[in-house]
Amino acid sequence: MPTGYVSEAVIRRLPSYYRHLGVLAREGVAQISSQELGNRMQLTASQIRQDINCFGGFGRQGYGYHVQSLREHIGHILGVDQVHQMIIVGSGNIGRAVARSDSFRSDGFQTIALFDCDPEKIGKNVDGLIVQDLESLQGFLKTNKVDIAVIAVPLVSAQTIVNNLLSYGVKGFWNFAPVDLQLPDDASVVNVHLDEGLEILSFRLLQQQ
Amino acid sequence: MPTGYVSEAVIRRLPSYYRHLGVLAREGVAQISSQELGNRMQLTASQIRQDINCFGGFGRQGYGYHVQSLREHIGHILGVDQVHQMIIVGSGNIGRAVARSDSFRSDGFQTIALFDCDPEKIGKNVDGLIVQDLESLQGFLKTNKVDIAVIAVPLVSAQTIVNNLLSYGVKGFWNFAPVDLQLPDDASVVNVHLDEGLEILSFRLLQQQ
DNA sequence: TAGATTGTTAATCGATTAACAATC
DNA sequence: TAGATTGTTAATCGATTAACAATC
Repeated sequence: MPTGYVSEAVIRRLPSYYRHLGVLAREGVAQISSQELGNRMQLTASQIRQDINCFGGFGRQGYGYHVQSLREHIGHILGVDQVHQMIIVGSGNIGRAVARSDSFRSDGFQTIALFDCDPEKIGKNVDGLIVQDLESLQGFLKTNKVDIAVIAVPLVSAQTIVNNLLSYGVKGFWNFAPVDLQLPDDASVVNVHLDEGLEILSFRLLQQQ
Repeated sequence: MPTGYVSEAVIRRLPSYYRHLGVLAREGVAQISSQELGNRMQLTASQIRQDINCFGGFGRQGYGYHVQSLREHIGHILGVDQVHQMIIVGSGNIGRAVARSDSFRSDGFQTIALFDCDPEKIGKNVDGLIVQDLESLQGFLKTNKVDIAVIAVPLVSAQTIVNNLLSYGVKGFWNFAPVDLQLPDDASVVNVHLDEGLEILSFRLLQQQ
């Protein structure tokens, strides 16, 4: 294991730490022990200490963790204290829902453009953004820095569009299409396979009968 | 480990098997070995054989797996060959996107009602469903069998609504609110914490620089 | 100081991978 | 039959939990 390596398991828990610490901060809680935080998050105290210590000794013996400063540390580790410029490709149900959602803005994710290839949709206003013709995507990428592309297009066109985006230097993909995108090592994807979640729910319901 | 126990890790991969086998079937592939399937799914052949054997010996030595019948087996294990009646609570961006999405229908997930408490939204038609007053939810639950409730309401009201649904026998929850719902042992939840995915993407982009 | 709680090492547990006999 | 590939047992690897000395 390389030094400074953080396992996938830990990474997946980071947003949950960030969220719980946010709730605690809003409740006015100043300090918390790994034991108490574990109770809230349904994790063992041991695991919490191990997780947090992947990034440094943010606690103090005999005291615990300072809620606000731990939250800021984790926010910084996640990078949500930075601005991320985001475009949405596909103005269907999902694309529009993401465009209209303002819950991401507080974390610094800014949607700067929305594209579609359907003439019916091009020119429409979605929460202040005008849907642009997919044909104009390349021109847009030449003059704008895009950190993250939201892939909200049908299955069949997803990889082609991603290849195009990759060639213009886009490195982050939030993929809603039910396909495993092929990406170079220096690009990242997070998949949101909605139907898979529903299938797992179906499985669990069946198991419990 | 109890007999017949299937680990979380395996369960999470089941929908991916189901999807890949669906693609293979559509491509007209009749048979596949664990080796070939592993190449496609980025898993080892060994893991694929272990996973599938949690549910029974669906393969044949010297031949591999019959694509169509393995797909049907896994679909049956997931329960997607059954009809699931679903209601959506919350007619915001997410609730409406789920209501309009027809990609779930092929798996037997049928949206039968949509609720909201906002007078502006009540009565509106969303893809053939009339948004009903949240006040009428209890009456609806008395006369309709609901397998799954989609929780697409703001954070603060999520747990209250879930408690209400639980008291009327709803056992499955597809939760889009950024909160860990408290549920009894005989109920199940699948969380879709969209902002957490975006935060993980932000983390990965930061790591790669 | 005494009590509490961390940071960290060691032990355990579970999941993945490798190996190979069984068999189509 | 010979070759291929499964089902399954054993070995390895990694993640979680337990324990405890360090220290606030």
